[in-house]
Amino acid sequence: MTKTIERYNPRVEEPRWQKAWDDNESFVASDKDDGRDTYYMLEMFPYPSGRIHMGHVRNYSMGDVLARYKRARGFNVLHPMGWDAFGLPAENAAKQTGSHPKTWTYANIAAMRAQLKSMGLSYDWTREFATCDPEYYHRQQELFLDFLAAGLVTRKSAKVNWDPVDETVLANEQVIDGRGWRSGAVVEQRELTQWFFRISDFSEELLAALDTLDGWPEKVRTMQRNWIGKSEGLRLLFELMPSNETGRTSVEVFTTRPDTIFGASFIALSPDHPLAEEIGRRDPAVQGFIDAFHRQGTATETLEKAEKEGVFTGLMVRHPTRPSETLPVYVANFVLMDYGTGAIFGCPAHDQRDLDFARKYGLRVIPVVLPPDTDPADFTVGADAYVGPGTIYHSEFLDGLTIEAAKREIARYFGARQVDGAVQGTVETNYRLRDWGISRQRYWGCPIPVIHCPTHGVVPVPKADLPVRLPDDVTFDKPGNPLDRHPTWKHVPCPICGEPSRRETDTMDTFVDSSWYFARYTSPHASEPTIPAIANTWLPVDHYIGGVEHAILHLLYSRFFTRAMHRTGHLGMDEPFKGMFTQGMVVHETYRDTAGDWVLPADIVLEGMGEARHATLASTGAPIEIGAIEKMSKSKRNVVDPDEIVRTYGADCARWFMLSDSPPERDVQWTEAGIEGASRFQQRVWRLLHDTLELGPGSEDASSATAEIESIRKLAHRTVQGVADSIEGLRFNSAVAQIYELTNGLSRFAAALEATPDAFGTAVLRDGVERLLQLIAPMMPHLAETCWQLLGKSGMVADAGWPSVDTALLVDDTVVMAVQVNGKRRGEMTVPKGAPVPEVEKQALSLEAVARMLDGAPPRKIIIVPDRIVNVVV
RNA sequence: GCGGGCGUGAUGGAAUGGUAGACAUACGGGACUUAAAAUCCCGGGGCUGUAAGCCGUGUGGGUUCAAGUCCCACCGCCCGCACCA
Repeated sequence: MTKTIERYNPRVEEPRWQKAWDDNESFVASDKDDGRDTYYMLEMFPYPSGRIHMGHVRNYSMGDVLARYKRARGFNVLHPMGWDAFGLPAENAAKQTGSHPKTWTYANIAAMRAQLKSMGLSYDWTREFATCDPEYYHRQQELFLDFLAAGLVTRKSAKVNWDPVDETVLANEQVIDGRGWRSGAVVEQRELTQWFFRISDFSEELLAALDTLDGWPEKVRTMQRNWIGKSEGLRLLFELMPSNETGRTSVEVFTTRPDTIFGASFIALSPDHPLAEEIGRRDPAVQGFIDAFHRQGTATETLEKAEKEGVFTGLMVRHPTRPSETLPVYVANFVLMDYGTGAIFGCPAHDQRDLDFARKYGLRVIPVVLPPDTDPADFTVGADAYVGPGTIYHSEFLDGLTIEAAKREIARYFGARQVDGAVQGTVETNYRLRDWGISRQRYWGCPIPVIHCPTHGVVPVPKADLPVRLPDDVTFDKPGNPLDRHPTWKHVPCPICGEPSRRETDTMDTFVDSSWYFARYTSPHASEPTIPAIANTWLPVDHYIGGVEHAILHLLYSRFFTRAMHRTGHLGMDEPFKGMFTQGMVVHETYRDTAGDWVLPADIVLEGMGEARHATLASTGAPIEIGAIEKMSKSKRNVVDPDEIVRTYGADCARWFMLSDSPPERDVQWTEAGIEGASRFQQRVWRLLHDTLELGPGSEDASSATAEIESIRKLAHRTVQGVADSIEGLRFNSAVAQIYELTNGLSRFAAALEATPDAFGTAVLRDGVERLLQLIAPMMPHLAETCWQLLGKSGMVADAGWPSVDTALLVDDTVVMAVQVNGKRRGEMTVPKGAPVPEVEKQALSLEAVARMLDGAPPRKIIIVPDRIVNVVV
């Protein structure tokens, strides 16, 4: 076709349709039961850092495809968006630029909202909120009080990382080589009284329910399983020999290998163990060891590589199964205080750490597990501990038992004995999962709604007095918590007695905010946290999409919160997310100039290919070194600004490219060629539409139908089916490929009709294009709307539903069967579908290639998979 | 160390145990054009001049009429957790 048409202009069309959807309230979810099934589509809400990045574009494009698709399939879809708006960056900005965290945050939200709107995402914006809205944190405070009343919250003393310069608690991630990440001060371990959510009460439940979450990636479930870290073992008392000055008579250890008790050769305490601290006070050598341990502190790097070291305490314990023997008690650097009891018994022969320790301090190594089919005389433990299966030996009454049987036997044995008037051994399940400490000494977070009264202790703020609002008049010029040094805010009367009291000045961890926002979306403006009747119709979220970096904490906290809200009557289910998906990152090449500084992709020019590929700085022509492909990050400057892409190519192209190139769980590399390809496709659809319009409406009279016309009809119907299957399976790249095939087919067909007009063919083309637009609509919604309108369809494609599929067109009456000889393809043949086996066999044997391979001999065997393949075995 | 995942053309990737390389990108050739862009058509895993054929999904074995796909062993890469007793 030689006529020229104007190019499709996304800059004009996209804002037009965004306004139309808005005016039409196309994506406002209905809380009324209108007979449609509900579908809750959610993407992880962003932190309002100021700009959206390509990772957001990818995440939200995927979510939008599903939301629009499900809506087309007749679901009542809830697809909300909001802002995870509390957090430290706002306070840092306040310190650096003097702008108030609130001003900074809301300005960022406004900017990012405009960016998201320019992408044409099908959000129900009427449900938008920010977690820093008093309306939101009011309800969060209500939840806190309900949790408190239900015994789900506790206040206890805990060791925390304390930055003495900034006067704040630091998360483990913020301590680098034992120093505060911002102040550089040596971090102290401080014992502080903190608020905790009792998530560890739910350890078993949270673990067990993972098995029911079959809509989650196995990887995420595994990560959560490991994080919860269940292990079953024995809590065991060792009797301290009387000659000690501590006044204690026993030491308690936890072990998962009680079957190796006869191999025990020492006891080791954590440096943080109360008994170790007690001995340290009298014994300078022990205290020196503990101090040295603390100086190494939290730097994970050094912890990993640290040699097993310890110091003898002078104490001895009685061997629990060999009463005439004693074992030395050490303080050792590899024993953790916050797991088990903070003390272990060492069995060097069957634990590598214990073995390393024993070799260093000359302790006994007594093998008690004999590997299968091994002669006891041949078995020795050298540099490697034996941790495999085997038979117990050197163990008196356990001899000959398997490990599992020995565990049961020894548990029974210790269960019947006493030390200190207590049962010596108790079967116990231990979890790594610790309670969730939520106290933060920060301003920009949700205030914890309690008051400390000298008489009544901790008093909850009465619900009528909520919300406890953050004061606006705060300063950030000094270190520490602005709430704490505010002149008046914390001075309040006790709600019970009216005496002068102190308001809690800690705020909640921002993970609390994101642990229930998905529930709040169901009634975002209700005067209670949720309206259970409504929340229960929407939840659990049908599909949740976000980054794998939240696979543990955010998802685990949300699962806990859902259970806690269930117990306190705010929700009617235990699991928040039925389907869950973690998308891959957006990566890009990195570029550096001759000085080694990172350079933005937008500032360079790329030329050549392969070996000859090189880059220069656009402004000066200076050479640029092309570096590794890495996750887009500000620090490496390998970022592409979504705004720039939307301005240049339009939102549809950005969305299309993000969906088309890689499977969604894998990383996708942003390339100029890729976005160009999307843009080319967009114009191709546009031209196809105009070619179709040019040909006119055609005729429904099928009497002139040809095989070619039929094959186009089939292609269209099959693609509808295939794209639906692909979208349901989140194989967006595969859906895109099928749409390409349909577009190619229709374009060629349009060209053929131009050359040889055919009225029925024209009608089939038009029908195919109509279907194509509906398939494209979830991905390139603006383009689809414009074309839909030009095609003369009434209403919007967003409301048009999903195209029907004539299942009769999905099956062929003939099939092409591959013919193999000895499993190698030698030819193919066309047979009627469902052709009888003898027919197929005869035809296959008559193929020239087959006859040649047979060379006159009869085939040994012929395998026929009907309508699929023939394999002749010679 | 433990756990999870991945390895397919020049590149991203496709393939319910049944024709490996769909689709796209890059590239080469052609058409159109004064020319370029855009667009359209053709080509393409390797070896062999062509054809027939042989080889080919990280490596080596195995199961099967048939293996990218299942099993075993190994190599490499990525991610997560990590002194959890």
